[in-house]
Amino acid sequence: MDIEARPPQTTQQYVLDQLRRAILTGKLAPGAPIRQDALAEQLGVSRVPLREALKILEGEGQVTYRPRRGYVVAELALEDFLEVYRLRRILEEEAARQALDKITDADVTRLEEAHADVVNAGQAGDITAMAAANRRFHFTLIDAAGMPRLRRFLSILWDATDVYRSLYYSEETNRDRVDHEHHGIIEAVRARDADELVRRLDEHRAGTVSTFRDFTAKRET
Amino acid sequence: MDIEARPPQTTQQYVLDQLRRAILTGKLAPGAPIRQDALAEQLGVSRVPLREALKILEGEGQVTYRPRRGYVVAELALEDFLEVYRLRRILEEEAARQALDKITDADVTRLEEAHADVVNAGQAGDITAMAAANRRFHFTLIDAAGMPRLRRFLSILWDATDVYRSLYYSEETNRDRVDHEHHGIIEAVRARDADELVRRLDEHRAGTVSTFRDFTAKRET
DNA sequence: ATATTTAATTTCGGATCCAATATTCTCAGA
DNA sequence: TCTGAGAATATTGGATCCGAAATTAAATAT
Repeated sequence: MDIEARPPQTTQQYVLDQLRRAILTGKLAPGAPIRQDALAEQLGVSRVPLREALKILEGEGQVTYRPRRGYVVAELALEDFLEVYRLRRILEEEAARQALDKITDADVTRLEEAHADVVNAGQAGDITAMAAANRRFHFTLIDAAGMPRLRRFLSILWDATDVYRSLYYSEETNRDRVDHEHHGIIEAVRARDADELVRRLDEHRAGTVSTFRDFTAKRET
Repeated sequence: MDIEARPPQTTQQYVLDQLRRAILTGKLAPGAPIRQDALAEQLGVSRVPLREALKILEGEGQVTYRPRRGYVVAELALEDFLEVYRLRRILEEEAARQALDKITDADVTRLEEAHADVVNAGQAGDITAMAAANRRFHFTLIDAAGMPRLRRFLSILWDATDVYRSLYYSEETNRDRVDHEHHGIIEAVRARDADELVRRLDEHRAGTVSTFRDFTAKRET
């Protein structure tokens, strides 16, 4: 687990963390305008660090910005969701292939540990912890590729759909499925079988898309 | 040519433009720390819009940031350069394939116009204008794909190596080569031949890498 | 009642100021 | 001459304040 021992070094980092959390939990809903004054006061900071944090989120596409109009929490249409997953498919394939060339036994151990955390959190019903562990799992592989820009792009893509992944995990049948699929991924990594790994990753991603369709369909009504 | 009729809507945009230009022209050299006070005064603005512009550049990887230490213009090692081109290869293939499905005759016309601008600027020896027109050429194709995140990623990757592309164009033989290769690209687009287009684009990219190697080798000494 | 103009209010963008941290410089001691 | 402690300086991060633009509300005319 990540331990947040002391408050972040700078206020902007603190604000950034809080904003991410607020977006993830829906406290800042998609489409909602961000009132800097109110939000800054609520966080107990001035608007300066808030605005710098928002600039970061803008760069990641988490919020949209129009000069003199301010920031709005980004909305994700089905089209956008599909783009994110299409790009993930392409970039994660590259990451997986590069990673297999370089991956160490220590990395594989970390992969297994992260997976164990996913399962434990899942059984405890702690969706947030499960999402965090799941991310560690996948980014252990991505990090092994040793491509910082690729890593950053994937990080942005993951962030964009964080909300819906949590939704996906909230169903128990999906949690079982994740468990099973992670096993397959670990096996493919152990065997250093790139094609198999890519296939497993594709299969693993497929589940989430239908959850998004259901969710937005429900939202429409 | 882009006409900068009136100053940008906001000061941060003005500052952002200036910073990009300064990095591109080497007035802000890689590895050089950015002194906010001095730079802000030089631009005739306060530090607030400067800092917001720097946050954007940080997100794009153009500058690096360490809390309480400030911003430094990013340096590009050979390894980084190769990563950028590897990612461009992957993402531009996707963009090209998607674009061919959707591209209109008007897009093709714009492609030809952009190419004409490249040639004209090249003959006039205006490297900056040539680089701008070249970018318009390639992003006409990328835009046709209609994938905003893909577009943004590619924009970041292009920005990261802008300097070296200008270097590449400064040699006349390279300019001729670009002319010829752009023709091939336009032909492939006209024929809606995706595989051929991807092959042409790969070939087109290949040239720049050696320029980078030469440049850094010279810099080492 | 609706549309349009005008006034009031909200909100944003930027400048200035101050505190906290990093860096540089000075000087004593080994 | 080199090293380390401490002071002086430089630089960043954040708060507050103000002007400008956008939004909302009110008032007038159609």
